[in-house]
Amino acid sequence: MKIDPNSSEDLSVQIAEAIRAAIVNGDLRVDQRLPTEAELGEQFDVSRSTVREALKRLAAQSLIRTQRGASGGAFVNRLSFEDAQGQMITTSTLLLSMNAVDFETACEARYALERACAPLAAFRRSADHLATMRAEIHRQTQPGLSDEAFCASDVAFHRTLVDAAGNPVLSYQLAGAVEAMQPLMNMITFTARSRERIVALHTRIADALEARDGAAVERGLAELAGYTTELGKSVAAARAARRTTP
Amino acid sequence: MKIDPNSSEDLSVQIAEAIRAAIVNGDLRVDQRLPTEAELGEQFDVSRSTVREALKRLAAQSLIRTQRGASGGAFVNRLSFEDAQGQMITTSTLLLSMNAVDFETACEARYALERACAPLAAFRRSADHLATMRAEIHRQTQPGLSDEAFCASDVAFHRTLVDAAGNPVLSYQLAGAVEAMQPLMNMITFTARSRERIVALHTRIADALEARDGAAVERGLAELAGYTTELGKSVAAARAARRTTP
DNA sequence: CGATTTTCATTTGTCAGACAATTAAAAGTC
DNA sequence: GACTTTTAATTGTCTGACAAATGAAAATCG
Repeated sequence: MKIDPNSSEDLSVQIAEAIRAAIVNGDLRVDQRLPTEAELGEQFDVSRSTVREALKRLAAQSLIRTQRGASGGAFVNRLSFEDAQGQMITTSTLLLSMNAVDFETACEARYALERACAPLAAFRRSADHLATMRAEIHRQTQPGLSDEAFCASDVAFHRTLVDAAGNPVLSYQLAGAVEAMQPLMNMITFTARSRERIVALHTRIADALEARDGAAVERGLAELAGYTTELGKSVAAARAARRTTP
Repeated sequence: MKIDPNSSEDLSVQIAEAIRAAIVNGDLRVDQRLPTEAELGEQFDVSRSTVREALKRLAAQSLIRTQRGASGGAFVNRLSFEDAQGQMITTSTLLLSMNAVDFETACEARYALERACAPLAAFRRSADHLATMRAEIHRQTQPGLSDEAFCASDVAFHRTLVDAAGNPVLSYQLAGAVEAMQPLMNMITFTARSRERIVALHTRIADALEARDGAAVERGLAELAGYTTELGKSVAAARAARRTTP
């Protein structure tokens, strides 16, 4: 763990990287306690504030956690799927909101991912998964349901589909894509007609899953993907028109 | 933007969250300059050090960048795919190295993702993509190639396959999965026999892509997935045996 | 006047020292 | 032995200072 005081990089960045490297290559193990801030300052020959800024950088990435008090300190964090998923969601949301990626691209990625889950889900789905999906479909047919609630149910439905695949890596990757699309998705389910169509496709997918027919699940998803993209396009077009002639 | 000095959360965390929220909901736009650290300190009624720790947290997530000097300061960052991919890779690497996810799960996710790309890649692949893949296959047949070099070429092959799908979201998601698996992948390509088999499957996949036959690409990937999982298992078993009887 | 150099004000990066808040362990008390 | 108090260790926050970078304004020169 060495740093160069004459580098163009900030000291706190260098220190954060040194500690991260130590974690990644195994010199620091999960739940192991780091030296105190004062000790780190001595080791790296910097002040405590600089060490603290480095630790905050690592904490922001869930690499460490800190605890006050005697026998407190900074500990190497075991990165959980929840943490990773949280990071994924914030990153994806920003990517979409800053227009680095458009709705069509996100939509395509989302359904490609779900499609990848289809055969696994068909094979591994439990009765529980199926029951959850049926319940969500039923909720989606309620007439008084708000757009937000419909959309939340839609997310829950798809999330269950992915969870049924039994692969947490896929689950957390999809979570980012879905969550980021949420705001725009809210806008494209506002007519009763599109809801009807979506519910019909959801039912088809659930039926296919019940029959453990992966190929049929894929076909249902493909159709849903096409429909969603279409709706997204028309909403975007309407928006653009409103902007030019307000 | 308000914070609660009596909350159990650290002040720097609260401030970081307040600023992040302002960025996400659009109050702060891309490339917009934040107030100076001193001004932020006044606004939130905290010291400059606390503000700085909050800003470091945001910088660690690439949400802001800072610049010294007159007319310097902190600016809202436009999150790029490269930044997002970098975060994805570090996160995935940690997930795997900390055993929150095992090789089999990562492997399954990886090939599911590639499989999702198959139809898109078959449709959109350019002559360039194909040429790159052929070149990598040719490199993989060189007898003197080191394991690391073979593996790097393998990664390049698959990366091209995904890039051919023309969806940057899928590309950056896969990058994390592949990169994280790299160390173990290095260990499972050490016999000439397995290389032969892998090259044969790569050729099959490239042929299918050339013929724009998405289904055939999927079949090739499925077989490769099965073979890789199998190799991974045997390597893991050999490792375990070595550990019990050293 | 135009181009170049110098000065200067602004802002972040780093440092030093202090105190508050928290917490686990040690010491004391019944 | 169970409970309470004290204590020491550690992070969280504050204050004030100086260094380093940097763009803009001022001064200088041809």
